Amino acid sequence: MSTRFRIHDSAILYFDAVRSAASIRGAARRLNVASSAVNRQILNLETELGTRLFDRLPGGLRLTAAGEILAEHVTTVLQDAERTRSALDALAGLRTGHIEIATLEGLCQDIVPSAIKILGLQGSRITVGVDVMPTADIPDAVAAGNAHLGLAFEVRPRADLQKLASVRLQLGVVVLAKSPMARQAALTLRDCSDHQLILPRANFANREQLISTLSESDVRGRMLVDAGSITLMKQLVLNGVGISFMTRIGIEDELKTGRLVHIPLFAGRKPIVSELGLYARRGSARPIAVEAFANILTGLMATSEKADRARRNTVSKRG
Amino acid sequence: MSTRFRIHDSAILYFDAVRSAASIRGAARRLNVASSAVNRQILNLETELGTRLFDRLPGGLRLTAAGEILAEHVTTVLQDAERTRSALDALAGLRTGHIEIATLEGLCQDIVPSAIKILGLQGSRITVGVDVMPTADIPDAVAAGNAHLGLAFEVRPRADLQKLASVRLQLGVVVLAKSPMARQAALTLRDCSDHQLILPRANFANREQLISTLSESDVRGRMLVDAGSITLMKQLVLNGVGISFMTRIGIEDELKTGRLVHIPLFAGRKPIVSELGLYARRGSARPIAVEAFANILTGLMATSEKADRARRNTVSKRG
DNA sequence: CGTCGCGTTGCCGTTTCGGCATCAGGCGAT
DNA sequence: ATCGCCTGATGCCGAAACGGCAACGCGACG
Repeated sequence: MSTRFRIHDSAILYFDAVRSAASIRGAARRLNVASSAVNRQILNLETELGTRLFDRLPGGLRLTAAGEILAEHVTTVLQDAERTRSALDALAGLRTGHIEIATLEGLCQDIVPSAIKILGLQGSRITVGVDVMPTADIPDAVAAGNAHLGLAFEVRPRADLQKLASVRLQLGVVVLAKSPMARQAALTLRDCSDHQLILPRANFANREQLISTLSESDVRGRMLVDAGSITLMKQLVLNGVGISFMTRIGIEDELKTGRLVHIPLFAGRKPIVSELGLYARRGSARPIAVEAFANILTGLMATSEKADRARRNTVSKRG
Repeated sequence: MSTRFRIHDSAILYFDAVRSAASIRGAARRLNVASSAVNRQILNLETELGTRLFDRLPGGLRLTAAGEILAEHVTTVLQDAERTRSALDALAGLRTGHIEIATLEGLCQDIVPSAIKILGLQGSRITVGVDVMPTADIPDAVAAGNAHLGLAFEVRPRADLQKLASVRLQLGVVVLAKSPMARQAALTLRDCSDHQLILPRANFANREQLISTLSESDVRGRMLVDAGSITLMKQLVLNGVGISFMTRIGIEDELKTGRLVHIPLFAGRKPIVSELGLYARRGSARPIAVEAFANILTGLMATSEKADRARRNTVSKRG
């Protein structure tokens, strides 16, 4: 997670690098030092603490139980060091820091870039890193300290994660504007029987929500594409290949220009909603830049939800 | 706060020592190193961070605003290091650690020693330090990291403190068992007009509670001793010098043996109660030994409150 | 005015650290 | 089995950092 200030002993920096690289030589490459130096620091740590911190297995290292304990400490220390660094810079009148966020591809369409734009990087020393990964990996990335923030759908509560904000967004059917279905105000899954389905892949959170209401037999034969990308799903719909299920996240532009239509999906009388949440590591205070970015994201999420609710209301009126 | 394991750079240890000693040479003496070594580390830190951390004023050093920020980080790191240390020891099957508690003299009569006894130090490597100080200093000691736990009356809520437990205890009049007042079930301050008063000194939290219900004119002329010690107050009552006001804390033995009587004090129909709270530094996780000790204290506090309530109930029945 | 304690700085021996070359061992392809 | 390649570990040596000693400048106090 970029450069930190050198208040702390190199041993804990090396330890952290070895942990995340799962390899001494790999960590040494990333740190631009000789592997022997890294190795020695790890060995010193182990003798000082009187415990093995890593299991040496062919092809790399893996944390022992004691290593896990130390890793948590080191992560806490380094994150707090980063926060302290930006606090000191803020005292000197500078806006500095680095924000690392783990999120989904679809959120890079509108919310995340808008937030970065609002943050106003020009003239500051703030840098932003965006890591796109599958839903399931996002909580781990945040908990391990590889990202300050995680933005994802349907994250299960975890003791080591803190939910900073969340909104509930409507799942719906996405069709071409010229499609006859586009005139409907609301749909159930049964209404889609004549169409080819483009479903999110298993590593998408919304997949499970759809499957739970849709029986497997319904899907079989009619599922055309098992898409691992929101962009892919969107493009397939745009090309008339089929219809898809998603929230309005990731297709904001196409909805605005009217090329696509998002029709709320119902299971009986209840709308199917998906929870978009913003998460951080529990317990550790966040650098001011990260806090500011989180606030911006929270605001944008609320705006999205408001737009979603408005949409749902007009639907109710019509239906 | 005793020895820590040397995972971390000596610079932050030196910084912490200088901060608490408010002096470089003083810190050097405590650390058993040359003052020049300490000085150099501080200067290095300042150049690395690009800010002055201490104001050099004749007679010692004082933290600057930047120094305060770094101090908070260092305190967090060192406390978490200590917790990690004990967690690693626990993993190795050892019970180790150090518990530093800041409290009042009166609580050393029964609750604190009972808790230490229950902790069962024999056979373990756990050590306990008890620091007795005025009520007002206890929150600061905990917030600054000089003590893990603080046990005191009527602590005002602070953002950097966390209340782990609290009980409300009855304030009352303490008289000799042979005194005619001893037969009363409840008293108001007016009932005490014929007696010489032994009041807690201004640095005791309960003083303010009494003064707020007692007008200054009531006190003047009848106050005999302005006592800065619970033991002193107790002994004065035992010697027939006057009557005193306090909770049942600190005179448990004398109440049990029947030499003294504690009569609940009322302001009108409302009993006057004082809140005894157990506090820790906000945000930082506590070492397991500290956590265990805090739990024991919490239990004892609850027991005290239960006894106090029972006493109050019997009073209500009689009155 | 001298003295005392303070933080600071130059000098120097010791310790620590990092880079290089090397060794021993596991894995996979040949 | 061999060979190549990767891994972590270990001597060796120059460089950098650290700590101890002595001395300096400065302000406070008597």
